Amino acid sequence: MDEKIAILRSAIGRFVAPTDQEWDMLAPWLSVKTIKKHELFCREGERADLVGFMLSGTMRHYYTRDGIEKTTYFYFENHFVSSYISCITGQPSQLTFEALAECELIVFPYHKMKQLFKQSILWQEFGRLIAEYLAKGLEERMAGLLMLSPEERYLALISSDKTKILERIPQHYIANYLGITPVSMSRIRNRVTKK
Amino acid sequence: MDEKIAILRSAIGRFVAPTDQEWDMLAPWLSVKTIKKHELFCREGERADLVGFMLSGTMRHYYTRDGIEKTTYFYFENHFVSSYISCITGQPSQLTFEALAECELIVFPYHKMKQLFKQSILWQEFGRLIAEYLAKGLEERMAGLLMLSPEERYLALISSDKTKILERIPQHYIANYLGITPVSMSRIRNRVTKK
DNA sequence: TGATTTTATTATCCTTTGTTATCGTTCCGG
DNA sequence: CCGGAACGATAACAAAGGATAATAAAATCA
Repeated sequence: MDEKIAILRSAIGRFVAPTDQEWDMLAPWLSVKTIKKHELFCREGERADLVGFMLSGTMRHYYTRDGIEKTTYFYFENHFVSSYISCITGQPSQLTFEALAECELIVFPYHKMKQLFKQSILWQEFGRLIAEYLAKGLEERMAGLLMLSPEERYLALISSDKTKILERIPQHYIANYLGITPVSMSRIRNRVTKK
Repeated sequence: MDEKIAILRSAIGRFVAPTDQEWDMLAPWLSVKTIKKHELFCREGERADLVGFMLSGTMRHYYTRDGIEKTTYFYFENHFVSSYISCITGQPSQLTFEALAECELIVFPYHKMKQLFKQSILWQEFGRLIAEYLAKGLEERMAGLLMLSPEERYLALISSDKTKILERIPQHYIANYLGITPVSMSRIRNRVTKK
């Protein structure tokens, strides 16, 4: 347990450097949670109030439209996972989070986090930096969608895949992620490998 | 001047409620700036350090790729405008901001803002809420790009255009914003109005 | 005002993607 | 270990968007 906490602490350290005292404000609310393959971390329509940190496993999140799932993001070990927009707005989540492989998480309730924001400028700063990090990632992703063709997006993904998406995620989910259909992605792969 | 400041203060009030004392931390760094039509607020390749609040006017921002401008956002009176990602990362801006109509802004340097973050939990919270607001908007926009067809995106825009984009922005910029070509957008308009 | 530039529409042609269906293969649960 | 479901590749066809060019309308500005 302690070493799991240590991993989280180091991940938080990428954003802020809490003192022991500040850390003790957070620690009581942490718990470990396991999610089996195909189980859900968060369900569409429900208000989310859980932020997780992935110790291991794989997760995807998807929107549902006309009964069709559109997968738009993947999560791996050592990263935070949450229906963050739902947490911050208090609105029902538009997203469903599903484990693609068994996940071990450290979780804490966002409403407790909000209390920390009020109590401590360090945790308030942490909240800011997390939101900025999120915004930065979304901005980059959106620029790719607006500026690049599907084929270019695929090429960009394979040439910068630090997160092992291609090895660990079924192709039809990746196609969703790139904003194209699985069939089209298969064609692109065919086209690209022949060059 | 004072009434301009009052407008900004009310806009900030949508996020936090500064006391007079907290407000005095910010006020010294505020100034009014005018940008004539076709002039730039921020230039690609330069590190941005300016956050603006639009009192009047219209602005767009665009990426440049192979010498082609891709307009991806518009700004109107009563909203904040900034190459925020560049401000928070300190990296050169990927975006250029151009006034489409003469703009009057209240501006303040982001590096001063960062000092306020350190000094005051209220301003730190303001920073968080701004970033969250940005993330929320980007998330929504990205979901649209991934889930909707160009025609659906156009229809979504015209049916929810609170920002007067359609009336005040040339169509070929809007086409960029929707991720399609101007010609394609013209076809969609034709198709849609016949129904 | 008149000339030039910018903007929007339309037509043509071509490429790409979406859709649907088929066919192996792999994966997984009973 | 077997059988059904999930997955990926491929084919055929339809629909849509991209590229280009021509034209018309509108805005800009000297």
